[in-house]
Amino acid sequence: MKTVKNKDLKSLDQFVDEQYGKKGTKKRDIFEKGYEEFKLGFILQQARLEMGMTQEELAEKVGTNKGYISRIENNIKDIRISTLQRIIEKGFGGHLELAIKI
Amino acid sequence: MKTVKNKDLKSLDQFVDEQYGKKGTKKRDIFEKGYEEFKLGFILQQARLEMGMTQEELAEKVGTNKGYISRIENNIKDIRISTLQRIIEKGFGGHLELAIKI
DNA sequence: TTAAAAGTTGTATTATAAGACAACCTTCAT
DNA sequence: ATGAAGGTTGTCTTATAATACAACTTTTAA
Repeated sequence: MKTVKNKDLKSLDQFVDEQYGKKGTKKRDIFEKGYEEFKLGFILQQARLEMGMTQEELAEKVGTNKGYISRIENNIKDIRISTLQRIIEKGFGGHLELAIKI
Repeated sequence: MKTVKNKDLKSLDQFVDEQYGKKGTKKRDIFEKGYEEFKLGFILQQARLEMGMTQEELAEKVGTNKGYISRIENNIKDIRISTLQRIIEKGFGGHLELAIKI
């Protein structure tokens, strides 16, 4: 069992600060922009659009309303993992997959 | 833009029911057992043990208490994605990665 | 250019995660 | 067998996600 020392560990934020500079610098801004596509809201929106669904149709499948979907796609809300699971399973069927399970 | 019909979509639960039978049947039980290792709690616990951390040490890094960590590892709690992110970043440094970002 | 559809935002209510901490089990080394 | 370290569980408080719905803005098709 390999032991890792505390000092070896750094958060993603620390790492990004070191690699791309602090927020506000040009280099960091470029990174942040590219990073957008890893954001959950973006991923879900892309998947929805690829399937030609409206927010309302997705909401219907998932069992919620379009307002909530909109907020998620715009990264306005933190969500529970169970909610993400539900969105992916009910909303996207086999078209998206979540590798973890609560 | 490819269109997918509603009837083509099924939830993971539906899929598993069809493939392995309903809960309680032998075939399904075997599946459920194998499935354990995809559960978040299991994944986090494995990672923690591989790094030779105690729940208390992990809790310290993440900024919470060992009771909370215990519940997560035992899949007793649903958690927010931001919380998962924090656990992975602060608790595991570069040793685990989360592909999505809130 | 305008009407309908799609998407966003404000706000109130309810459900539940997060956080804290103590008491209690379990494991393991001596 | 016993004490200490590690892990689990009960329970309370606080923060916030989920839900709902209406009003509003933006986009799109005719």
